[in-house]
Amino acid sequence: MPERTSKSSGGGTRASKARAGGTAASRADRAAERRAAIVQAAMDEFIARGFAATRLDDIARRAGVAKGTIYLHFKDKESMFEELIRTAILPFVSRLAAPPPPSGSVRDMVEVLAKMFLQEVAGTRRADLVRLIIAEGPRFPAIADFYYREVVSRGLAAMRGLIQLAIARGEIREPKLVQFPQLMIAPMMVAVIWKSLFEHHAPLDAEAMLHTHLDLIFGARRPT
Amino acid sequence: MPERTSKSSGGGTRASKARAGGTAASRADRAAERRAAIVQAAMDEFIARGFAATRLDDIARRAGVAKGTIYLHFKDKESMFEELIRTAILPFVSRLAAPPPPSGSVRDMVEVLAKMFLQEVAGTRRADLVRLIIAEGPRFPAIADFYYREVVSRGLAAMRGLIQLAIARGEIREPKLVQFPQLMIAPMMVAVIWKSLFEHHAPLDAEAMLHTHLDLIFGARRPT
Amino acid sequence: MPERTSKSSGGGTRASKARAGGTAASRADRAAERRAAIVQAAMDEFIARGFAATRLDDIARRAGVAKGTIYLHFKDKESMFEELIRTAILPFVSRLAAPPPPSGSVRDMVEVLAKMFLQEVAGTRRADLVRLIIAEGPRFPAIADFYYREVVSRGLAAMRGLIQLAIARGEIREPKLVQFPQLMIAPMMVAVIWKSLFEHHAPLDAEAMLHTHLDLIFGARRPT
Amino acid sequence: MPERTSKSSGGGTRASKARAGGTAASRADRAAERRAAIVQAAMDEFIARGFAATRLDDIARRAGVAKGTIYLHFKDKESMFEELIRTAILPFVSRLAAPPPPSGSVRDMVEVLAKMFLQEVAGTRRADLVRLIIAEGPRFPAIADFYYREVVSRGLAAMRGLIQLAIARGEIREPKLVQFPQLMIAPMMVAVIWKSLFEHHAPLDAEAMLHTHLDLIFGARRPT
DNA sequence: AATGAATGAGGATTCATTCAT
DNA sequence: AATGAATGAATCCTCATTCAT
Repeated sequence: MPERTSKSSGGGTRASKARAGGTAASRADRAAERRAAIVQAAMDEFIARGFAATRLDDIARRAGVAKGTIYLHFKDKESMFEELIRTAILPFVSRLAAPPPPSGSVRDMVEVLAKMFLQEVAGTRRADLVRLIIAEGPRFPAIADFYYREVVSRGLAAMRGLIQLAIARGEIREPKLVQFPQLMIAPMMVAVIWKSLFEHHAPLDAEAMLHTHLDLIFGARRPT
Repeated sequence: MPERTSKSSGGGTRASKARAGGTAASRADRAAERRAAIVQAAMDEFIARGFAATRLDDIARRAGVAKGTIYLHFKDKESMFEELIRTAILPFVSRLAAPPPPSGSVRDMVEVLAKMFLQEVAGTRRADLVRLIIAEGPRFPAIADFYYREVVSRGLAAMRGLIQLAIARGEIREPKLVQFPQLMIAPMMVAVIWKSLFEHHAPLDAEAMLHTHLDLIFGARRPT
Repeated sequence: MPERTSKSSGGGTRASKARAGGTAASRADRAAERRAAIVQAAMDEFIARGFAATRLDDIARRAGVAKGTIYLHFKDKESMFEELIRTAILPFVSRLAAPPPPSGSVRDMVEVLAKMFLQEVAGTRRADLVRLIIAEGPRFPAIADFYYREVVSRGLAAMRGLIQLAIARGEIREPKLVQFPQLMIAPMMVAVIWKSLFEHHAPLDAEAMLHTHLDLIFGARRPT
Repeated sequence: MPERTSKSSGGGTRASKARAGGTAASRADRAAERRAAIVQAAMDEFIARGFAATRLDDIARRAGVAKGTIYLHFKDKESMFEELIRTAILPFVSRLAAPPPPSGSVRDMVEVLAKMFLQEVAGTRRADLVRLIIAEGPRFPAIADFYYREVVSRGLAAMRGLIQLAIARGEIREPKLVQFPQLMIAPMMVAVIWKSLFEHHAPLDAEAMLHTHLDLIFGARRPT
């Protein structure tokens, strides 16, 4: 949360000079709160309207700050957007970097991961974040690059590792799958997009779909 | 083809009177050409910048017409956008309605369809059209609705039919697949998005991925 | 009706050359009809919206001609407006120039005139014409000038003549009235404006008001 | 007085907090000044050109503010116009509501009122305001309504009261005048319109006309 | 640090006028 | 003579950004 990015460096120092003791740090704290509120509001607005159609006015109002305040934290609309997306993506990066869940079968490991993804992304505001990245990617190469580097490539690499393991263990028979870890993830992408666009046309049981998908890859479970 | 939609009414009638022979129809023809130029230019700009960031000025310049001319063909930016998307989607609708290719195995039929899709969508400007729909869908429910109704639901229905046939013939073993025709299509979606966003990071051999995917579903071909 | 003003001079000549005999003059006739239609339509629109807010498109549509046709008859919007107003005012000019109704008492003469005015102006579209002149006068000095010269000054002169006659005959006692013929006309102006603006708030019996007004000037009639 | 109407909300609150002493209120004051400048400039432009032909650009330039500033005070051109007219009319409303001048004869009372009106309206910019209302009334029913309700109906009611009093006192003999208080006011209307349109054709001595008019109604003064 | 009034470039839309047919 | 598609200047309005307080 702290990663103060754009401007706003020495502020705290000066504040501490001015006050000396007591309710110290409250200035900096309040600034951090404000920043968080802006980030939150901006994310909501960007998701709801896209980059170009989002008005800083609306962000400010939603965040409960004045328009000018935004410029104390971000250089301009564009860099706010880029920074925002990055900030929102980061939690996932750390999740991906986390130690793999030491489950029994690879299928179980994949299933746990995928369910977590579905629960925490599909059907939540984060699904729209993915949509936002897809939507604005071409106009914000920096974001597409970041997303590819930090999320996609890592995610696929991790998935490829699991596939290799599964093949080694005999859980997966199709060896070519190693070259296309995207196949493992494809249904999740579809689920995310579906929830964003078509859920009210026809609800999708993403988890059931996931199971079917895993059955295709790992072979159907034998109901002992 | 000109499906004159918004404004610009009469003209045609009178023009047809005027014709009768020779290089006739030139008036109406040129109008149709201009319209086509606008449509083309608008599609390019919308794909490149999204709805909100696209300037009618740029569309006009690119189409080689004056700004006002656009308004002879479209009511406003918004309806131009919606109409454009619809127009661009229509060819697919007719394709989907076309008689299914009477191939031997279902797998072959699916493979032919999928390759056609990859060739004509993934890697072409049409991939960006799909991206555009994903991007602007929530802000243009009419478009999302249209797309769902005309393309998604029909495509899935067709796919479901093929799956049922394949199951009946024993080509597919997993019966639950009938409930999730999306699984059949998921890799294509991923390919389309990938080409739009990440192709220059890491090229994707969509056809090879497709084969692998089909092997998972239909079982790997036995190299006799 | 013929007073072809702006352009369109030799048209008839050329037409007669082209045809020779038969349904001759039909071209010119049709042109005259069109012109009349345009004049009529333009007057309606100008009255309804004022000069600036009136669109030539609407005039053309209402007149049933193409927009370009208007320019065959008028140089531009402005001169069309000026010419129109003039044309519409002319009938009044001739009326004012007409021999005064040879009635018995001056009061009767004034009353006849005033009633005619009320019937033919107040409560009709012509009332709005007066309003239009009041409204656009300052921006079209040519029109204000014309109106003053042709209608106001003449009307006041005529009225002054009647007042003098009435004073000479002893029908009117107040000699200063000669200097303010406007006083004779004032209630009519008020009636015209009232009908245009406030009639639906509170209907005004203009004729009864007129009688009261004349009673003030000529003395109440003795109901013998 | 600033009756902040359309947009521009909060600000004031915070400003008052900030003040406390000295050259305080400067922020809010300057805003009020700007608003006044805009109102003044807008009134001038609207009077000079009418609603449709007035450009916000010109208003801004004349007021010495940027175009956007106008929109901090008014929602759009139309509501600016309506609000402006209302604001300009209000002083009259309060005047009309003021206690009637307790003069001797009713004639004197009417004369005082009428002279005041002539001095403060006819011949001033306010005459053009009346003209503007006549001109734009039909296109701005809200304005016509307001004007009728606040000015016309009240003014006529007041006049009717005076007429009744005069009749009771025997100053006026014509009893029907009670039904047409408009007759009392008609010359003033004519004077106002005359000043706007024809003053440079033929100057009008409105006061002398008024006297003549009052002589007609109250009977000529006997030059003792 | 925070505010929000002010700015003015920018963009959608309209409409008088032209001109090839 | 008549048409109406095409033009593009003109105009309203928005909104990112600045800056005095």
